[in-house]
Amino acid sequence: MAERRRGAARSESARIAVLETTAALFAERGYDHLTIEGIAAEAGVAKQTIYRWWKSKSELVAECLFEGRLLPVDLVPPDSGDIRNDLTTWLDALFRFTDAPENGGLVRSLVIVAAENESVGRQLDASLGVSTLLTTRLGAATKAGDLPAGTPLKEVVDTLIGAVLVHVLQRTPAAPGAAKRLVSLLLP
Amino acid sequence: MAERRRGAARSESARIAVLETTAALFAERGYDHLTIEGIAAEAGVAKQTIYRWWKSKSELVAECLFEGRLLPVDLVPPDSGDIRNDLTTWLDALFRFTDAPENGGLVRSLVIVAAENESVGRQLDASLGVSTLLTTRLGAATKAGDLPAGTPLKEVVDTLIGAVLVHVLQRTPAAPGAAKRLVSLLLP
Amino acid sequence: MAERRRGAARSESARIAVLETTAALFAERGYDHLTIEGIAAEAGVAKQTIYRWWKSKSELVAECLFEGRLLPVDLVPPDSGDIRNDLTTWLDALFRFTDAPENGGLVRSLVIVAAENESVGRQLDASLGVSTLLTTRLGAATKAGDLPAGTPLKEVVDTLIGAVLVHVLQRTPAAPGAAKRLVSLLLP
Amino acid sequence: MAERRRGAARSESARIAVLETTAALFAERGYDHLTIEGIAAEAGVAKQTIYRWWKSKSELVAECLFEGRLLPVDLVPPDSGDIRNDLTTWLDALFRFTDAPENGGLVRSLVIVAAENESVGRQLDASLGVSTLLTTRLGAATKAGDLPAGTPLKEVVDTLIGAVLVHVLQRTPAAPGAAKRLVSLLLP
DNA sequence: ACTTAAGCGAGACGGTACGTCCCGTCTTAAG
DNA sequence: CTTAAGACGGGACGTACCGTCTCGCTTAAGT
Repeated sequence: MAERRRGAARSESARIAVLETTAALFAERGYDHLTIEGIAAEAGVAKQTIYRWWKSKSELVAECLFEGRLLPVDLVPPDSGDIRNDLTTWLDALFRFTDAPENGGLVRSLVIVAAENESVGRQLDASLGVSTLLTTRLGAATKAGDLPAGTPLKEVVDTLIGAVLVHVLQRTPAAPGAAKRLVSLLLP
Repeated sequence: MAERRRGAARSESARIAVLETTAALFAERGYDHLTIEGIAAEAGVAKQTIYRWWKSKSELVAECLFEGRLLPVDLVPPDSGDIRNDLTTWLDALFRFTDAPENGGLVRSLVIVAAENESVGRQLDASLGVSTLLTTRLGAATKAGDLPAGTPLKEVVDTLIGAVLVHVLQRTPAAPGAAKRLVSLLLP
Repeated sequence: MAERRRGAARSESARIAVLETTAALFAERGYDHLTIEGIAAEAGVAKQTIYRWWKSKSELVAECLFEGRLLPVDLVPPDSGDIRNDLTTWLDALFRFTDAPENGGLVRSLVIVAAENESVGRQLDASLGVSTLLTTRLGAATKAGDLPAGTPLKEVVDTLIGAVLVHVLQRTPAAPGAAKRLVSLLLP
Repeated sequence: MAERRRGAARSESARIAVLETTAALFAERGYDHLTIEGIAAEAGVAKQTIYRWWKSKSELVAECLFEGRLLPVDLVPPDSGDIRNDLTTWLDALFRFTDAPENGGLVRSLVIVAAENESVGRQLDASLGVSTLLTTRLGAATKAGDLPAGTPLKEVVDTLIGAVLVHVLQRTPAAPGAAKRLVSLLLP
């Protein structure tokens, strides 16, 4: 059994307050106007409490992201049995989310975090909800004959995410039908 | 004739010194360790001279980028006559450039700038050298029958750029043959 | 005849504009919030025009002072024949002027100028209107027997000025009758 | 009992370092070449530490003055029993101090501070060492018959201080015997 | 129960950089 | 040769946060 060291245990309420405040301020002001000092003040927490448990601002945001506190939408791809349809639906939802003006800044901030924080970068796909899809559905679809053997699904998904990011960075709304067109091309 | 307003003209030497220093420090230390104060000191220029002509750090970097001072490689796609080959060559060069460890950070910094600065975001493709390709070769290739009419080449190129960005953010080197495979899929 | 050197003559209108603006801003904002740049802008004059003709801010203010543009009151002592009465009247006017809240700051600013600028310091008494009194009336009064021979009138006047300065610096209004009392003591 | 608020206590060593440095730089360079930045650097202290505890440069100097760090001489008037003698001695010391060329600038700087900072102005007399004299010796001397009842000693002292200030501002050394002459006149 | 170690809110501290103001000098075009 | 305009290198301003530290208090395990 794990030896609990002496002293007061970590305060869960402080942890929650910090993460909630971080998520709120991130959405409100963007990553680069986020300050540890501001979070501490707003969360009613001492700065030291933040520094004790998180190494950096980006790690703090990463934890928010991985706990699903940053992206308000449900980005898990559906499972209709038809993987092309599912991907299209998911990609389309992603396009529509990022094209909403109030979300563009949030996603761009997220891109900054991914660029600054390695673990956020590495888990970009998980953050956008396609991990299960990759690990569980690929085999099934291949076995069912939906996809030819050797389909680089990971590569396909990354490319779709890339398309979304480019639209976000270019501040250009996705063309109608773009989701379907892209999926059709990548999974012929 | 243009009326030159009175007073001393803008110092071109100061402008050059600032841009060169910015590019050097950007490559050396990354965007977020870049400071106006540091640039001014290193360039032998007063801070006010920077603030007089550039609104923000990102605008400064943007100007460097658009003047070709940031990306050392020659990213202009070749013109062999075969647009698929040309795209593959260009994309492969891009992959190889970003996969080099000393360049990954630079490109991630560039992504941050694109996220912070609208004009950099909007001109992502130009920055990566594919503007001409889009504006001049698309028509020619279509006329020659290389591409079916209605090929959304802009969309294709954006998707390729997106694939590069995702690899950069995920810190994953591109798989061998990825460039060729992607181009083949997107321009069947 | 004086050799006029070639080229444009000094612009009298610029000189006037500068001095008027200086006096206005000095009274309005105090000496330490006075800036050459602000004067130039407000006077519609180039900074260089100021620097060409005045060595420093304090010299500029000095010129205002010596031209009587700073102190709005008429501080010249009267000449009733009775030197004690005249001094009392003058000192009383000085006390009343400096005790007015809107003038206190102005006089304190003037003290600062006197402390910074040697020529203003040296001509403190002239600025406060007692030069003639010292140079012309002393002899007359002595001859008339109003003052005993050897009366150190310069010393007396300086002491009176000193009393005023101390009240100004202490932000204490002068006691009623202080002028008369002081003059009586110093010129028994 | 005094409620000590939480958080680290104010650092006394930082406070001392700041005041000592301020006094040193003030004496060395004068009030207007004194900069917060320079003090902070020289004292090995962060600028914010200064701004946290002092509102302005003049307040900083004021604290130095009230702690006796600015004026190196012992300006306390003696107590020989004869108040006229004591005043003369004190005034003479003051004249001699201010007439020394290395001290003139210091005292003129002090005048500037008195003009800028209300509390320094109000406590001019205390700063120059005559507070006790006023509060304790006046009554005693009056009782002993040394001074006629109703002697406005405060006014007398202010006038003496004023005489000193005028000499300082005029850059004129005091005439020999001036101290004795003035005291004799003011306290006949 | 007492000690001891850790967590916590608060906040002072040495620093770095910010963006602004103003300095005094220099450059340009007009008169 | 003066002037208005204004760019320039420089220095200081006062502010915002950084990440570390110290304080007095609370909490909980070990003795």
